Amino acid sequence: MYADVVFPLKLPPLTYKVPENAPHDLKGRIVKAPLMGKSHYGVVISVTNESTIGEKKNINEIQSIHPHFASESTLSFLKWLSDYYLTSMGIALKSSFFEETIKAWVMGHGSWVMDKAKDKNGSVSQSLAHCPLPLVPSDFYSSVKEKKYKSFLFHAPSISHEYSLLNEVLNKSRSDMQGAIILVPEIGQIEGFASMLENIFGEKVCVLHSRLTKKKRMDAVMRIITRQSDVILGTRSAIFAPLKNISFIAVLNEHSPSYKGKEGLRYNARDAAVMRGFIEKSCVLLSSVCPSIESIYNSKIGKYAQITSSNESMRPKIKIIDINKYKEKALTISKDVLKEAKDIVSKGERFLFLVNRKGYSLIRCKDCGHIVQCKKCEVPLVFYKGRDIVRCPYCGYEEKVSESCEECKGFNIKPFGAGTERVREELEDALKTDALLIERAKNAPKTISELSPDFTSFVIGTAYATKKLRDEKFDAAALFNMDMLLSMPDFRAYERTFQEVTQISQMVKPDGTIFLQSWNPKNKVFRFIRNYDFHGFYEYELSQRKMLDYPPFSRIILFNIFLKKDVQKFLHDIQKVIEDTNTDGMEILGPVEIPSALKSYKHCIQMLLKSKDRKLIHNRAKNLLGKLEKLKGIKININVDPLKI
DNA sequence: AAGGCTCGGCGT
DNA sequence: CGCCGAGCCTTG
Repeated sequence: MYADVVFPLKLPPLTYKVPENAPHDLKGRIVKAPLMGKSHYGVVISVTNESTIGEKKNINEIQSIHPHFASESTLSFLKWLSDYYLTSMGIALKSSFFEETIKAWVMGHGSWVMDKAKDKNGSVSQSLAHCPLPLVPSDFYSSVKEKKYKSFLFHAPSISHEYSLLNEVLNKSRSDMQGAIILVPEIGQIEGFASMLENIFGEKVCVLHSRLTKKKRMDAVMRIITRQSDVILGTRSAIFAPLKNISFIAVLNEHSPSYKGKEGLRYNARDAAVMRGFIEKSCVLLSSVCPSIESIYNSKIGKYAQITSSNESMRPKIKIIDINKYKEKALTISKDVLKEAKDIVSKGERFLFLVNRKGYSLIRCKDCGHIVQCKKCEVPLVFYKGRDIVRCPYCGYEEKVSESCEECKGFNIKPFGAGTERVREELEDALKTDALLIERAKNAPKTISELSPDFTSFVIGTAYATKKLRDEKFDAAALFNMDMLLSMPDFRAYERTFQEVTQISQMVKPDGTIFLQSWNPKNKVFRFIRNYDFHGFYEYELSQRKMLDYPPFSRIILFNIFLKKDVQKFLHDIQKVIEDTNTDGMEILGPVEIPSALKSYKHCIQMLLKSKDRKLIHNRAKNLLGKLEKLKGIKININVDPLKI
């Protein structure tokens, strides 16, 4: 008898001899087996009578056999992850808290320690406005109770609705619930949900995210394995919680780009949640105030059932400000916004200014239009007025502001565009009052009142501020540099913009106002945004995606190939590999050289595969990857379903 | 992951 | 010409 064993390494499954006295149910068990002279822990994924690699080789024997790690469904999930994200099962196992499990087990000297009561960190119970809840279809509860797979998409009118619906369905199906995973995109959102879950499930709740210390993570894994905890609340990695028997999975804020893994296994936790739910036969709830185009599409084609809300909640008014009419004035903040700002101060209310750039501004030559850039990173340098320097937001390179334009040698170089500092300067000049700048800092306080004890009307920040101040309510908000958002070289730029404005509308009181400043106010997207016309936007966006053959009408896999030298030679080699590979039914864009994001590799070659057929593109990509991996001196990074191109 | 091995840079 | 270290290759 032979067993295929997966180790938490970038390795394919390896075959070992099964010892005579081995138990019958070897599949899914933890085993210790020799590898490169040392013994390593791994998981048995299959048992066969005959070796697939022939008798000639000396096949090592499994050294010791331990408890089960993976059920049949865990193994299917690992297999799906490695197939779908084009990586080894070992890497999928590594992401699945396998090493924590082993450590917990070794530390318990061969058993899992039933440990002490969980440390309680006095959770704040969230005061919540009562929301009229949508009708939850009856098959939702039967899906939980009878363990039948079904996915639901809830397009929530507000964050409170999203929160209340989860609270409602958990309360109603608590007695039928066997195990649950609740995902939120950001670590900062965990706290608020922890109190709700603890109210319902008490000690059974356990938190799991990447910033837990090693020990705390191990404790959490131990609690999950021993089933002291079976309600797991966490960020994207929590979808891999080693929990057996799951009857419910929730993905809150399902549209969030944070669900996409950035390194190692580049999974999308929302998609993985749906697949895990399918494999484990559980109920999956996706919810968002602004769902992704893909998820809405999936609900329209019947893949997900819709939960619709009849009551539209009141939302702040959105005003699009055409800043072309203020051309002659060099101010960033328009007259309309300033007027409102004055009003807000006089009423003792609060105004949020969101600027998607730190520092003061960029530097541009008024004569030739040249923008000062970082030589290495090819991104604009940011001007910090106080220190009179420009700084690269990417690599940190700094230099004094030069007197003349490096392109045309003219002397007409001026600050261009707006950063947080410039907005603050203009505000303080115009209204003679202080403005509070929210900046990233260690141990930064969570609320405005903690941040500044004296009341300030004006709060200025970047996207970071929207995360930090998620639960604050403002009377007005203004967004600058809207055009930058809209002109991102990414097919999801409009979708992102719509989502961002929707998200920010949640931070403004329903009778408040949101100002969007744009050079291009006629952009079609603004018409939809202004009226919160999600449906209209969806139809428009879908028609664009269809025309250009983008997701959800096609599948995309991005190859990034990193190398140190000989770019031309590699471009040639890669081209040759492509020519020798079957590419029928698939479109290949590139290969082209792009700036490298890695320190130790100077160059990066990018290639994009696109196809209507999911199976086909995966097979072709796997094939291509196999051939490319034979080339030397390179590092390949594969991104299946990339969010940004 | 980690030990063995190859290759290339550099110093004598 | 030889030594040393970085990075590649292999693992059942």
